[in-house]
Amino acid sequence: MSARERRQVASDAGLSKKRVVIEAVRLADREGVDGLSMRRLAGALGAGAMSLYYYVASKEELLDAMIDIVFEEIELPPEETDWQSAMRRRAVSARRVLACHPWAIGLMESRTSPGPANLRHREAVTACLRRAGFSVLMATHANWLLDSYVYGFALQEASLPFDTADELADMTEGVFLPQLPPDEFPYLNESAAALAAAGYDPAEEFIFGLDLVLAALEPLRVPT
Amino acid sequence: MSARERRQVASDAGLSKKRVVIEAVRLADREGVDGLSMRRLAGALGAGAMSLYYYVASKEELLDAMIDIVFEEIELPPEETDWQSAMRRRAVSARRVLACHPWAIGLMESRTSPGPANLRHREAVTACLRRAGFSVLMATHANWLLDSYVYGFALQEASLPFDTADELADMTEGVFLPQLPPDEFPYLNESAAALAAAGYDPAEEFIFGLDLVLAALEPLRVPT
DNA sequence: TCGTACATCGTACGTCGTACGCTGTACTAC
DNA sequence: GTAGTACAGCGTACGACGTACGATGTACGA
Repeated sequence: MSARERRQVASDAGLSKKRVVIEAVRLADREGVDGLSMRRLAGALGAGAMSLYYYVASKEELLDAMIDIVFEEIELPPEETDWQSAMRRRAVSARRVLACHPWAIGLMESRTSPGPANLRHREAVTACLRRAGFSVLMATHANWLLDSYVYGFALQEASLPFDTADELADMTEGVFLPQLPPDEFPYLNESAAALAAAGYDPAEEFIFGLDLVLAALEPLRVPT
Repeated sequence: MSARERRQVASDAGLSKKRVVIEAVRLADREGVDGLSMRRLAGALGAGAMSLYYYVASKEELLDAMIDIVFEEIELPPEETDWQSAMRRRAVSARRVLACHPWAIGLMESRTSPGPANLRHREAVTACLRRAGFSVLMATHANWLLDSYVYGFALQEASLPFDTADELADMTEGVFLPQLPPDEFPYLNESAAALAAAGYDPAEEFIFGLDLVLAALEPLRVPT
């Protein structure tokens, strides 16, 4: 086999850190983070388990890299619009991405050092806020508030046991309400009934709170 | 050994579901959720590993029960004050509790069925909002928004690599700034410098966003 | 006295992360 | 050519994990 052929094969089937991490994300999406083991990941890549350690120092590093891939998927706030539209766009994108990779939220708690994509993202968001007229301190406040809302919403959404409005209606009748004696939980019964009747879309719920927060932040900036 | 002695011993040293779960929480607080294994937990209780399975069907059930213990620790919104004070109190309590048990936040993503303490908590919060004049729909919105903020803040706080303002200053100088070339991350540099200079208290940061959210929710209720 | 339910445990199986060392190949220097 | 070096990958083995299974001893009602 010539060197050229070798290189060809390598770029088709050979491993690389990027390929390893991307396949890990796919595996976690399919099977959850508990289903992601080095052996299974290696299997999905057609390689031996220990081969992965040439590209990744440890499973911890792999998880860090996976989180950063997720951050790469999130849209940066566009520069050409007003700050509220820009923040809304990136927040909506973040929610969508986190909903596609529910394992990511649960992983963040334990990973303490942000990756490059994460840093780029924070820089872009901070830049957008500062250019919109927020002081350094207010931009920090806004950053915490917006990120808290986005992450917290994604966390709650990930722990919902249903994906569609129909499933919600089914589960409300079949699982929730029987667990909730009306005399002990009158208000939850009221809510469950109303939600099951009205249908429910997490994306709309997200927008409601998001716009409320954006509007509340508006008066805190110094108009440019 | 008489029956009375036996019972005595049992209530002193014997196991029970509650004791198992409480010790599990302590172990997770000390060593993190990765350090919590059935064998180590059994060791801490002076028992054999398999003995735990008499009280807990599986490790998953144990984790569910641990989460519910955490919810038990969170103060319910007091009934005798205005709704904003009540919500502020329970939110502050929730942040404090989640900061004491950082593993809890990361666990929530994977646990989909709420325990009894969780349900009681939700009921009390919803009751408070409904009594304050929020419609069923608005109470749902407010619930999502407040919980998202609290959980998201706790999640971010848990992934901070420092605990005190001094540590922040140290890490800013020693770790963050060297990672952030000023030409690529001008705004993050600006923020890091300002924060390191001003000191930083997560509890204050939390209150800022919380009060902003509460104020934004105020006009959405029908005054009582 | 005996049967049954309770509470506890030892052993064993399959899986996990990964330390260690071995392979074979490409490339460089002589 | 050829020896040396770096690269890329793998096989094996070790200790720890969750837990299925069955054995043990004890308390207590019949």
